[in-house]
Amino acid sequence: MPTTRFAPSPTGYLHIGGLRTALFAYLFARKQGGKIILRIEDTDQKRYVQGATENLIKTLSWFGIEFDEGPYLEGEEIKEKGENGPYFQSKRTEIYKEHAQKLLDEGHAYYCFCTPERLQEMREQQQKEKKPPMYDRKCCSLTPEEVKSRLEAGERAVIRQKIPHDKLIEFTDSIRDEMSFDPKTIDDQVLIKSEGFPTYHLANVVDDHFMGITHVIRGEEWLPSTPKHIALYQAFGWEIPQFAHIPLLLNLDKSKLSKRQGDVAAEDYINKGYLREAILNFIAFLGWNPGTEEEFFSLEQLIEKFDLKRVQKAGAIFNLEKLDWFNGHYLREKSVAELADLVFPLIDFDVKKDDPYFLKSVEVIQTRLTKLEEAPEMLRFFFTEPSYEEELLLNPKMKVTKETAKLAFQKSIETLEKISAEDFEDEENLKQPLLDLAKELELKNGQILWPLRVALTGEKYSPGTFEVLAALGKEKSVERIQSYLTNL
RNA sequence: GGUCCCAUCGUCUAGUGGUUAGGACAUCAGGUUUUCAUCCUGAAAACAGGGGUUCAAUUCCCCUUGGGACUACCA
Repeated sequence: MPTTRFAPSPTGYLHIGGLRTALFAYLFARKQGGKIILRIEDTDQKRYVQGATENLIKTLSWFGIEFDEGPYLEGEEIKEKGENGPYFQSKRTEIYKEHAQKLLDEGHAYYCFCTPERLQEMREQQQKEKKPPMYDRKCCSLTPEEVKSRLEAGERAVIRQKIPHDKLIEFTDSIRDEMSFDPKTIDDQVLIKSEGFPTYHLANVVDDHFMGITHVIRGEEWLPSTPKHIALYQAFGWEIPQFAHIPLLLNLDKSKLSKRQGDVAAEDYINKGYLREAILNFIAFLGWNPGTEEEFFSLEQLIEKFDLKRVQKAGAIFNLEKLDWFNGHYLREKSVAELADLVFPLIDFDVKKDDPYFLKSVEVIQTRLTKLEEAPEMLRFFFTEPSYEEELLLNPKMKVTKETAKLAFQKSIETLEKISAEDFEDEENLKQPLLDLAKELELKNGQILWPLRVALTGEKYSPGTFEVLAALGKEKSVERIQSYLTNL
């Protein structure tokens, strides 16, 4: 069965690029009828962040990315499911040590006693000589006796992989096809750190093997270390999984997407009020497309259409403009009730969730929303009285002067008063009377409608006069116009 | 510096040995009887350069250029 995995390290939040990798792996697994495993790569205790794993799980599941095996949340408690656990690398140190020993025994690895200082110096020297910085294999030639005695003396040591230099390392990447590397350019990677923890390279290969991973779908940044992993599989005599290195997400300047140049945490986008369907659709299309001109895809539809063969080779700039557009689209697809549910938690003024007036106000702003976070500001005028602003009111472009405004206010109050409160709720009943009024007064529509809109909303930009009138209702509308009139 | 990867409108991309090089976002213009937005219509906008191969290259090959990743006892 095709089995893949998402293996983040718990550094605090879910990187948006990580989310896309997870999505692609998930889509692949579901499409193939295979499995996807969540594994936590927490072998670097220096980078341990409290609550990061919980956060990772929550965020992934918010997006609807579900795992067949691995850690999950039951209430606030982290549990694990599946037969190939544990799924935290920190709980698997014995397995790694055991396998490192195997490598040692079979001559595929060696102890290294070099100090960080020596390593540093060596690299600096190599840089100076314009040589590639690589471990010089000093400790590779130590005799077993020497190793034994230094170990027994308690000297700090790491275990290094011994890359066989005699044959080319080749593999076929699902996205990039044939890849080959000259082994002499590949560094003898540290496998076990001096404190006994494995590095990514060892843990990753060992886990992928024992967890039955058939397809490794990961970011392109791993491409250069893949030959090290291949060498490890070969040293163990294990079957090599299929690799698929997906292109990077880029900053505007084409560098790897980073914190410095904007938000990189998936949570940031959730908090800004991007919808899950918009984020998913957007990131799926960064580096992949179905080959048709359709552009809106639900998670289900993505699963149906996804194919690694159609994943792009080049990196994709993470361009928010398109995300905004997707988000606007999905926002407009929501029912008013759904949208109200999403907006309600963000409201900082006094509103009742099921108040018809609130629902109405949400309906009015729906086509104007691109992100949920904008909703409270857009909604505010419905719930707080606008203040008088002469500068906004007297719009030269609309040919609104004090005189026309005064006239517009007086006469429209009269006109509106004639409409029943019930009829008032349908904007269709409002249009004709006000338009007729304009004609009667020999004013342009804008000379009536602009001042009214300003009096009603107090905003430079807002929904249309009729919409607002109907939404506010007769009483509030007339009251607001009246109050503006008294200011003139 | 070394290894590796990549290269179609500003951006995300489709595409083929012979196409008016298609779509979407963004931009601009117009329309939808007030602003903003939605919606509709239209415009502008790309095959990095140089060599080959070929009757024919955007497409295949090579080089150059440009960009990027990696180069830790991080992942």
